[in-house]
Formats: sequence, structure tokens, C-alpha cells
Amino acid sequence: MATIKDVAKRAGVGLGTASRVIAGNGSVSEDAIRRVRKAIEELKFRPSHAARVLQKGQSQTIGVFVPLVHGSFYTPILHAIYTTLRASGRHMVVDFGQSLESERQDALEGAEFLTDRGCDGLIVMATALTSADIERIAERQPRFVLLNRSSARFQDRCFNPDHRAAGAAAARALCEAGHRRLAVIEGPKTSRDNTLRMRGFEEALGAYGIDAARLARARGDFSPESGRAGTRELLERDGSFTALFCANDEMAMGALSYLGQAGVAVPGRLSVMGYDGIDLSELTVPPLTTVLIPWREIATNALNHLLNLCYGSALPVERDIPAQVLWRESVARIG
Amino acid sequence: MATIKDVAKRAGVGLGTASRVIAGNGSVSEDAIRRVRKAIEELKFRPSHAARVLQKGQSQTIGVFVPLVHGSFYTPILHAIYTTLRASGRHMVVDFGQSLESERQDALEGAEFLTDRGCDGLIVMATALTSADIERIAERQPRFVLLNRSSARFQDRCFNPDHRAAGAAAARALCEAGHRRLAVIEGPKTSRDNTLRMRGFEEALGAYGIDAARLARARGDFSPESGRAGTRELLERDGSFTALFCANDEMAMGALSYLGQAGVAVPGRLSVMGYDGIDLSELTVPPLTTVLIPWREIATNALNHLLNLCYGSALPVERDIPAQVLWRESVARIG
DNA sequence: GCGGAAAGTGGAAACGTTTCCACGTGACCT
DNA sequence: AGGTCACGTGGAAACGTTTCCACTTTCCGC
Repeated sequence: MATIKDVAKRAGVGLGTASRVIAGNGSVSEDAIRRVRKAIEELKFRPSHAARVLQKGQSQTIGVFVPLVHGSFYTPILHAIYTTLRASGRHMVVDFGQSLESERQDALEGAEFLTDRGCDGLIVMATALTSADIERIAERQPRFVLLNRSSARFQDRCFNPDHRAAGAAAARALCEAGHRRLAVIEGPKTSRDNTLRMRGFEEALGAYGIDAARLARARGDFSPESGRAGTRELLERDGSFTALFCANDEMAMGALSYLGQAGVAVPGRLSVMGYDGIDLSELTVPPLTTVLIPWREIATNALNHLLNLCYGSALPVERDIPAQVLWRESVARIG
Repeated sequence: MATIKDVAKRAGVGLGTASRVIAGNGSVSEDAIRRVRKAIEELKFRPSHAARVLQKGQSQTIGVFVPLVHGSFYTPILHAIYTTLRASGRHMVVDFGQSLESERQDALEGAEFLTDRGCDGLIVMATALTSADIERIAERQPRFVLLNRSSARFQDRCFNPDHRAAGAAAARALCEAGHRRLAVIEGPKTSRDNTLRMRGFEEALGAYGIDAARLARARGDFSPESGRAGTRELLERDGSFTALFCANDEMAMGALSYLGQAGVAVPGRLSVMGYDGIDLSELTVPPLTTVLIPWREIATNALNHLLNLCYGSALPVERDIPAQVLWRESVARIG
């Protein structure tokens, strides 16, 4: 591989001049520019990224950690970040966790990995992080933002939907549609956002005279499979509820799948409601009524904030983008 | 950030000794090891990845390009690669394309980007690449493998399912189930693998006395939305076919969704068959009958081959893992 | 014609590693 | 006692950039 030295030699200029042409800053004569460009072409020169990072201490790269590669939830968020980032001329390196159970550890390692790789800033999406974990990340890489995890100490770097309000909205939607006997499939215990939305859900019930303690509950792990299992369990325990709220759309899809096979009409006999508003939720039969969380927008704003932090940009950052119930056909209005 | 020099100074040893302790090779006294370890701890030293890459010319990192971030198809493949890679102690950097239309250009740029980043090898998944494109990639980074794109010149580095055989299997399955009037929704023109599976599909029809020219055809772009649109178009044109083959599962899911809303019973009035065997295909209502392509296995084998290429490992590499029809409930046996 | 600013230039130094070479020390053999 | 060997060690050189400083030339205004 040709180096900048070779380029300089071939173009008959000094090292500095060659570098300036490549970087496009400093003043260089038209003639020198032409010669250097030609040499680059001829030698197929490509600057060494490693050498550059070593020298400049900057990589024009943002690191992103998400807990899972597969599944339908995280990738649209990555997509949103990626698109915005490319538009600003920077790059993205992603690291993934292995499973939701190991999310905490994975995120910690991921943040280290990405920092080591010379990322100028980090977007970490991991609800399971403890405050100490966050401090630890901050210590090694002060330029970071958190997605879906709030922290009093780093409040301005936290970007999350208002899960509590969104959970409440889900409950209200179901109650307004006339449902009174409700069941829920929660997310895993480690998921702080699940806790929040469930709290919101339960709190909203009071206004309709429903005792939260009488809610039929099952716990899943956000996977479709656990949605199937949870639904079966709930039904076997006591099938008298008329509406089922799932803590995310993938579990709701599992529920729909189970109900379809069990011959339970949706929404005829049982209504199903999801959460998140992933793209696929539109494709189920019947189309899933869900709470649309503006994940893409939230992620984009988090990125903008990070860009401001890292490169002194002045991108607009919006917070508090509201969630809204997306009425489709899996919830019936009764009573 | 502390450097290895600081560590050496603090531990009271020379640069070389410190480096040897960190790398874990060469011979160093117990005492020196202890002192260096202590210094590392105290200074919170972390080696600079950039400096290391610059010096060694190796990064223990494999670059992967996939055409799309979002969607359900590519991420399980990434997951499979990632898991295997981590198990071997190396790392992965992923680059994504923006859309299937720009796949070719995206892949070219992605390969350059990943090479520039000092990846020791590349996995490029892009069916739309031309031979010249592949040459160009090879020129800059001779250590690469191709996923889902065959090339005579680099035959041993190509890992793909036998789309033609798989397409034929789909046709046979439908015909054996008694279907004679068939419709298909193809993938985009740029997709060589779509072409192949369609050819296989058509070729197999002859044995059942079906004229391939009489096939009802629509073209999609592999997205669920295009599956919806294609189904509607087909139905409006001439709804006399009894089975619909979609070139991938996502379009099949779109089809199912459309049919559900249009009140067309599946498989009662119309059978639907998918292709790929993505995880979600199990969750549709009714569960989707599809051709299971062993993508994860293919990807893992491609990776193993690449690892052999890059690091002289001797991992086993299997080729020709057969696809198989996954019978579920969206195809009826008739006649 | 002269002073001084501006434009253009070359090359040394620095970024943080690893590798290689040279050297000292003690153990072991003969 | 002398020779060889292995082990442990320190530090210079190299990897490929960018940045900074010093220098020359050109141009402009007086």
C-alpha cells in the first residue's frame, strides 16, 4: 500500500504539501494540488485510518451499542441513527449484546470496546444499566448519550420516551373501548422501561374503577415466543379477561399467533394491544392496535445532542416527543 | 489517557518489558509482570487500538457489509456471524447499505470503508455486484468472501444457497399439493438470487405439465408493502390461481396481511408460500409454509473460510447445505 | 525601492504501539 | 575455569499520518 510519503515523492512535493492537499486545508498552489492528485490516482493511495486517528485523536466515528442484533425492535433505531449520521459525513460503528439477560454486562463491554476503537462519542441503549455502570462509562468516555435509560446525574444526556405516560395511554384506550377485565404480559424484571409503563398502566386504571391488583399477569422476555407462552398461561389460568396488553409488539405478535392457532377470535372474543409500534405491527392479521413510541425521532435527537457534544455542532435537539395510541383492528369497542 | 510509557515508568521497567506483559508473549519475570499489572491498574491504562493497528497492520477485526439495517432478513445472519466471531476472540464491524436499489454502490463503498478501517477480512453480502465490482474489491482487500453472489473467478470464496434448486423445490411442493394455477411475486430485477430461484421454479413446472408462460406474475422489491401491492394487483388482474409463491417471506407476510384484510381465506381459498424461512414466518396467521434457506449456517461457513484465509486457522468449511420446504399451514393440499 | 504581509513550501516532531537487536546475568556442562 | 545457553531486559526504530515551525517567494502599498 502506498503511503503519503510515496505520494509526495512522486508528485515532487514535500510531505506537508501532500498532507495539505489530502486534508484540503492550508494553502497549496494549483499546480501542486494537481500533481498530488495525480500521484494519488496513480499510486491508488488511500490514507491510513489508523495513522490518522493516532495522530489526530479523532475518528469522525460514533459508536452505538444496542442489546440485540436480531429482532425487529432495534434495527429501525439503528437505521435512523445511521441515516442521520451519514448525512453529517460521519461514520458509525455498532456493537451488539448477546441477549437481554446479559444486557448490562454486554453494554459495559460494548462501551469499552467502542471507546477503545477511538469512537468520538457513544450512544448506549441499555435499560438495565445501574448508576454505577453509567459513571464508569462516563469516566472512560465523557461524550455519550443514553437511550431508554434515565439518570439523574446525566439528565441532559438521557433520551427516553415517557413510558409511564405511554403505559397510561394504553390503559385508557382499553378502558375507553369498554374493557374492564384486563390481562397483561409484562417484560423482564431487568427492564426499567417495562416497570415504568406497567406502573403507568396500573395507575390509569383507578379512574375507571378497576383494581390493579385484579389484573391477570404473566411475564415474558419481550420475545414473540414468550408472548405465545404468556397468552397460553393466562388463558389456562382464567380466560375471563376481554383485553390483553403486551409490553411490546413482538410479544403481542406471539399472542396473536397463539390465539390464531387456538381459534380464539381477535378482536371478537379477545382484544390485543401492543407497545412500541414496530413496522411489522401493521402486518399482523388483524393489524395490531399499539402504542406508537417515536423511537426513530428520539434516537435522532439523541444523536444530534451527541454530535453537538462531540463536534461542537449546533443541531436542534427536541425532547418529550409524545407517544400515541395507534388504533388498528386488534382491539374491539365493547359494552 | 495513560500510555504504555507511563506504565513502564511507573512499574520501573523498560518499554519492551511493559509491552511484553501486555501482549502476554516473550519472557518476563514474575516480578516485572506483577509490577506492570499494578501500574496498569493504577493508571487505568488501556492500549491504543489505533497505535496497535498502525504498528501491527492487523486488527483482529472482520468487516461485514449487508445491504440493509432494518428488516427481518439480514439481522439473523449478522447475529450468526457475530456469535461465531466473538467465540474466536475477534471483533466485527458492520456497514449497511441504504436501500436495495443502491445496493451495488453501497456495497462498493462499504467494502472500501471497512478496508480503510483496517479490517483483516471482509464478508460482503450483495447480490447486485458485477464481476468488475468484485475484482475491484479484491484488489484493495484480497481477503474477502461473498455471501449470496457467485463468481466464477472467485468460486471458493462464494457462499450461497442453491437458489435454483430451492426454487424448484418450492414449485414441486406446490404442485405435489395439487395446485396447478400458480402466481408468483418476484423480487427486484437487480437481485440475481431472485432470478435464479424463479428460474428453478419455472423449470420444475414442466414435470407437472404446467406452462411457465401462463404463470401470473407481479414484481416486488422484497418489502412487505410490495407483497401487499403485488397480491392486490394479481387478484385484480385474474384471481383464478390457487397458490401464490412469494420470492421472500417478507413479501409473503405482506400478502397474508392483504388477504386477511380482503377477507380471502388462507389457505382455504388461496395458498401462500414464502421463501427464506425467517423467524417471523412462524408467527403469521396462519403460519407460513416456506422454503427454509439455511442462511445462518451458510454465513457461519463463509466466516470460517474467511478466518482460515485471514489468520491461517483450519476451521471446517461446509458447502452445499440444502434448503428444504418447511410445511406449515398456509398451503392447502387440494384436488 | 523598501518594508511587511500573505502565500506556498519542506521537513522534523509527535501520536502510542510492537519488534528487533544488543546486552547482562546466572545456570549448566565439560 | 571457560564456554554456551536461556532468560530477562532496555531502548531505538518503525508504522503513516498531521501539525507546527522556519523559510522563501510574491505581491502590495507607500
